[in-house]
Amino acid sequence: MESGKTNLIINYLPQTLQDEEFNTLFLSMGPIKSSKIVRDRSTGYSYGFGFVDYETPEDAQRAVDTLNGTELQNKTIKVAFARPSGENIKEANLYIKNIPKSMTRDELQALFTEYGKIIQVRILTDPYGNSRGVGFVLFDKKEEAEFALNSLDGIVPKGGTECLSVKHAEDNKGKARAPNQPAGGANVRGGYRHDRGGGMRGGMGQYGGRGGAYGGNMSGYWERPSMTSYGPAGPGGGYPRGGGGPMRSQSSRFRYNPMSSGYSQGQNESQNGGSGSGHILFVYNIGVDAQESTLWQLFSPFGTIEKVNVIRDHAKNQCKGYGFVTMSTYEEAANAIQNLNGYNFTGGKPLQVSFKSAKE
DNA sequence: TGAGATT
Repeated sequence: MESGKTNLIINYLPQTLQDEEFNTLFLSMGPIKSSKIVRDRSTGYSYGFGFVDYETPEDAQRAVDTLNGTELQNKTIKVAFARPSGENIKEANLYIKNIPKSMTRDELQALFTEYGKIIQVRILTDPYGNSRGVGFVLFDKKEEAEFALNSLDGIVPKGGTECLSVKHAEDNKGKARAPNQPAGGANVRGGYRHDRGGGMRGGMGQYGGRGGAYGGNMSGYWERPSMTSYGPAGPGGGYPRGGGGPMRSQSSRFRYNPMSSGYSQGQNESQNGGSGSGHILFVYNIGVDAQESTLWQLFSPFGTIEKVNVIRDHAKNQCKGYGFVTMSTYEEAANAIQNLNGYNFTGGKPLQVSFKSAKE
């Protein structure tokens, strides 16, 4: 697969993150060929990482630039280009024991670095943040890991009294299961997860271009024809109208009982923005530098985001200070209002978050 | 005995 410039690996995903949320977050950067949270086949348990393959290298790069470091629930996700897959990158992970308690992650990395390209180093800690003396070193290649194992297993590191133990990390995949997530539970909600690739990947990628619906849902992959509005690099900068109103009257009416600015749940959906069943929130005082990812970071802790929309002055190439966030359910939207309205996140004016009224 | 970086 020569998708090296478009294929991303996403690490440190929250355990409960759904495929739909995952897909929607990355779709905000542009059209994607496929996205997937890697899960145990039988239990649906998320391994905490996933892949997103964009149609263009530019969108992939932008996703790395803007979504890496995004906080989702209790995690800070990592977004990076995926290495091309192959046998040589498997079994490249080492499990280290008897690491001196005083040794830092950087020192451990320094010890291993001469044996190859290191992808990741981790020292496990107790709840107080103290080293437990065990950790992992992941190399780029199997041979490099082998070299390090043969060279370092049994040595006494500086500052230590015990022999370092270096072994191949065991693969515990398949045993894992989240405590509150029985097999077939919430992870498979919505039916977006399918095992077995279907062997049709050669047929992917013909999606009719930007601005159109992408057809062709593949087994195990996400596809969402209704989502055609992207961020700045999207088709024609396709923001719905929506400017014009709220700027003029940024007075008390937005601060005043945000739960009731002309909104009644379950009714007037068409008034409230048209498409679908989402609940649209108006978000003001997000600052001129706000990005789609800014809204994602703010709102994703409170539920499933269907869409974010930052309103920009395209002449000045900056945000007009407000945007919209569509959440899946009324409860999530209401919860976001309760938690975010009045939140001072820019250091400037506090956020004003309310249900989008008919006027806006 | 140990998290979650290769579908």
